[in-house]
Amino acid sequence: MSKSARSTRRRLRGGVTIKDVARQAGVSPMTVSRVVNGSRYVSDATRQAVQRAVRELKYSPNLAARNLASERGERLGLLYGNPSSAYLSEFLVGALDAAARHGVQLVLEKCEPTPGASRRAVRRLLAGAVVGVVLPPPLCESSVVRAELNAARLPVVTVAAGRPAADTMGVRIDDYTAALEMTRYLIRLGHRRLAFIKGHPNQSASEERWLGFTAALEEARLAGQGERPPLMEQGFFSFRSGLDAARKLLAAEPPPTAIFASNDDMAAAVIAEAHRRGLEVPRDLTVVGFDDTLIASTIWPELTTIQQPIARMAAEAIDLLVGAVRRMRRSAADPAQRVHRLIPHALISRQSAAAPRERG
Amino acid sequence: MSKSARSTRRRLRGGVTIKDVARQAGVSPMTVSRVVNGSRYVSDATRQAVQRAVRELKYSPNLAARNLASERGERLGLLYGNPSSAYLSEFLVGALDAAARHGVQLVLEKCEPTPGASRRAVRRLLAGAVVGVVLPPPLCESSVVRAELNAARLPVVTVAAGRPAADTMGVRIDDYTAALEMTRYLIRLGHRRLAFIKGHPNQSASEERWLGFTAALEEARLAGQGERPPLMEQGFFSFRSGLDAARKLLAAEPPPTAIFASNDDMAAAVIAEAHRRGLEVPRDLTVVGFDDTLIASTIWPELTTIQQPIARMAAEAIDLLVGAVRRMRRSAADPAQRVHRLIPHALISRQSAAAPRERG
DNA sequence: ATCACATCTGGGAGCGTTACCATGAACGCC
DNA sequence: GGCGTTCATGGTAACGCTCCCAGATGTGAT
Repeated sequence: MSKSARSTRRRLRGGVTIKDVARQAGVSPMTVSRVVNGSRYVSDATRQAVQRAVRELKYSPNLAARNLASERGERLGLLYGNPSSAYLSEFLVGALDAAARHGVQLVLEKCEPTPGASRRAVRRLLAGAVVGVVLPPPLCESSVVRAELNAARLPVVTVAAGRPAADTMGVRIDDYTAALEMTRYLIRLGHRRLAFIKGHPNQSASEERWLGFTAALEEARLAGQGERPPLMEQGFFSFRSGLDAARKLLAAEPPPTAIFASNDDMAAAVIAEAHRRGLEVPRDLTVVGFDDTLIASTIWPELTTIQQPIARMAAEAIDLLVGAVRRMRRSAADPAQRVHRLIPHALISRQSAAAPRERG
Repeated sequence: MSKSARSTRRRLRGGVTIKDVARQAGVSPMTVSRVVNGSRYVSDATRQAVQRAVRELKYSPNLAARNLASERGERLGLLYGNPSSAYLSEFLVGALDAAARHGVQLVLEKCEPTPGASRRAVRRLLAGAVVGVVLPPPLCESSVVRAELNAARLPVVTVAAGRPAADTMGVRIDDYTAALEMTRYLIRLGHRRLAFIKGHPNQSASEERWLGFTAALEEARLAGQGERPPLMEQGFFSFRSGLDAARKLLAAEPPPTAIFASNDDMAAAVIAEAHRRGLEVPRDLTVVGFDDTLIASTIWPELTTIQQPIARMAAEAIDLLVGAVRRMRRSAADPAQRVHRLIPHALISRQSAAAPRERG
């Protein structure tokens, strides 16, 4: 009686188990496991028999059981700040993909940029029993968050911080070089009077981009000729701040023929302001951005910009984190493994940049 | 020897198990499980003792074990189409949150809008052993995808389809009423000459919004007065199509004092085009959108628009799906449970709408 | 007192997989 | 020809939790 009740319970599951496959293929469950997990130490004949059985029965391994047995399936935290960041969507796609590959769970936590909120968000993650945390921008720069996480001895990966932090792992692009290349590109187009809109001052990527810009100017002997500094305005990565900066820059005499904004939102704002003043882009003004977020290809003309492979960076971050977690389990090592990965960027040429009409 | 090796393996896990808590609290593991899972049938005294032990040991249940034992932890698929949709980010946040709550895994699959690609994407999901699928727009309207999923007898939830489909569950807002309310709002502001930009013709939400718009006009006796149809242009939800539509609408004589675009991207395009013509928004032209996506609050002036609680809708979709999956396991029922949920929308008033300067 | 019933707790099996041996066969190598 | 080595496979015991029962106790109706 009790026996049959048990078997009823089992049969409720639609699932084909590893044992069913083993029986069908005439081998032991262990061998099936080896085949499924791609171990060597299985003869070709056996492997093929198992694979056929898998196909015939449409077997697919039970994730929970696998995680339990192999002590995987941990939770990783993703602490995100500014939800209006167009980063998030692509970031999540990459992160989820990598998480699924490793069989780990991803736990999101939103966090306002105040110290109190940061602390609380980290506590919530800890309560959620995460074993590692990914920090996309702008939280990757928050010393409060980082301190809190270090105190909990959790491995942390920052993404897209302009400069590597010593106490975390990191994935980023070379902001300096990217800005340098973009500026060179503008100069090669023939622009001589270039302007720059800086990004938010407390993100280190902003400074890197600015340095890349000035380096290219100096290289071309377009700056530092004694008299005046290059045309520059401080922005804060928001559309609104881009609008303000554009107004000032376009009022300069003579106005720049090209404006390099530190991100796409500000570049879009420059285009909006230019249109408002009756300027055609790129005929009368070249505008370029940085990041290649959604808005870059939404607006018209589409933005020439620097592409960060955000999804890939997110995936790499998860990879790094999983590696660190497994390593720590084996050897109780320090969470701060100074691993940093530099991901290649790309200059995406669209319609917002062209040669100036008259040499400026 | 073998014994100590085993215990070594166990101790590698940092984890506190349910047994540790049980010992500490002086009860059985079963009772701890009940407390943790919020069962009644636990006395208050016991409950508190257990809770204290949980806190002291920082116990957190092992997800994999829990999923295995309770036959949860299934994979749900999320098939997304247009990755440039600003929907995705918010959608994923809501979906992930709900997925974590139910302890299910979320598997993403991207899919181009061609029949072949759709078919392949569905196959990939099936190969990934998902037991249910969420379809955000625009895939929720794809008959190919729906047919393929129905053939696999998978429960499906569509999100934000304008009209409920008979063969799936659905979560949506009332597009018709939302458009009606927005139009009434414009009329109440004093606008008499209104124009509309339709959305993509093969999404049923587009038609619903258009119907809501015309209904409000008729209600106010601003349309159907015999002579001419209301000012309208066909758009395709893209910025570019909004630009084209705006050009035509603003060339009308007399031009409209308010333009209602079927989504935010097109509304943003209308603003861009208006600025280009030297029109101030909202002084010279009122522009409103629909969806309240990222761009609505990015641009300047910020858009008055209809807010869809996307994250909440995604979460509801996951809830529905999990419910259906569990139900099917118990009774092998039909996957097409005609459950449809209507989520409340909201009119978000920002800076892009105002009373017209002169009564139009 | 007896019985039905709800409340509370524990024992033991089982979820599906992989880790850790053990075993046997084949293959050199001195 | 014995002896290590690598390869190929299987048996068994976990992994940590929840489900299904079975008691145990209390409560009110008969």
